[in-house]
Amino acid sequence: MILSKTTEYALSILGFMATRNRELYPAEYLYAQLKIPRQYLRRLLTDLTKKGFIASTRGRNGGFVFARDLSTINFSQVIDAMEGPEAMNTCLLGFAACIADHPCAMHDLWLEARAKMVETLTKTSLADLREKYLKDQVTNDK
Amino acid sequence: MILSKTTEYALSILGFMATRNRELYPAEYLYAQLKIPRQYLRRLLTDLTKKGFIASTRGRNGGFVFARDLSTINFSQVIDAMEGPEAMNTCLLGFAACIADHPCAMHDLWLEARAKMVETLTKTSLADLREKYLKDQVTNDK
DNA sequence: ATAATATACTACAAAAATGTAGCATTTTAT
DNA sequence: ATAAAATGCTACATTTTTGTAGTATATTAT
Ligand code: SF4
Ligand code: SF4
Repeated sequence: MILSKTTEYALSILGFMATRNRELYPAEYLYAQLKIPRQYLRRLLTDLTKKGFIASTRGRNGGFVFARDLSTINFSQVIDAMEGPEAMNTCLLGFAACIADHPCAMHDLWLEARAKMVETLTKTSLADLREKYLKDQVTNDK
Repeated sequence: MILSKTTEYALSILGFMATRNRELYPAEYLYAQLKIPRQYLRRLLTDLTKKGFIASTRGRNGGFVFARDLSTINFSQVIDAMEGPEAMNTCLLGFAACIADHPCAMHDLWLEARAKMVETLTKTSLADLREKYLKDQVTNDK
């Protein structure tokens, strides 16, 4: 499963916004592009605003903009904000305490594999995403 | 999130059984040890039986035993059986198709990180778990 | 035979996650 | 001023996941 649908949506929204050239992204525009259920999308946009990834302006000509530089937002931050910081930090076997209070055979391997995943998610920023995206686009256009 | 509670339970049950020296594990015994909600645990035991990991015998002196050798059961198999084979194989951003139909910056890194995790889960069998567990136990007892 | 101790099954209940509807508020073009 | 176009908010609906209760069935010790 890895991530909840809600978190995937959040990444989807930010990932999409990061790879376009608009300044402003109204909810309705994002809905047309992403097909995330309308009202749910709106709620998520407000969430992402409260969490400081994007900023909103109301009224006519309103919409959403990134609240900070793309290079300061990485995937791990978004996941942590959506799922809580401990989501990627749980025991594989679902034990509160380890079996008989000592690490099982999986522990080191599991920690290592998970750490690698978290590292990947941490070191990739939305700026990286955008850069790679634009580069590929040029290549594809040839 | 990574895994559903149900899958964690399943791993918990099998992991526990694999590291003890009993032949037979009645549901009530597992309940006493694992504290997974009673009826839910029973349902999961029946599921795991139907999925061929364990076998049941009914009636007095009944209970559950492993249906096959511990070395033939790995974590990935259990996860696949519980969550469906595609659970660990989804797009990070939750896109059905990639943004604008071409891989994003995350793709290669994400695939690699996830592959590492899946590899770890595949190469570790319940026999490995047991072996490591018993070895540690000796060490701890000194 | 009977009682005790198991699992199997079915139907329901509660909680959490996801999705929907509608109105309130803000801003700006006209 | 007013209408249009946008976000904010609240309450509810649906679906999925997790948990519960109770009964049926099987096996065995006595
Ligand atoms: S040692 Fe095993 S049981 Fe303990 S937290 Fe790590 S994976 Fe879970
Ligand atoms: S390339 Fe990016 S959007 Fe496409 S499947 Fe991979 S992670 Fe998802």
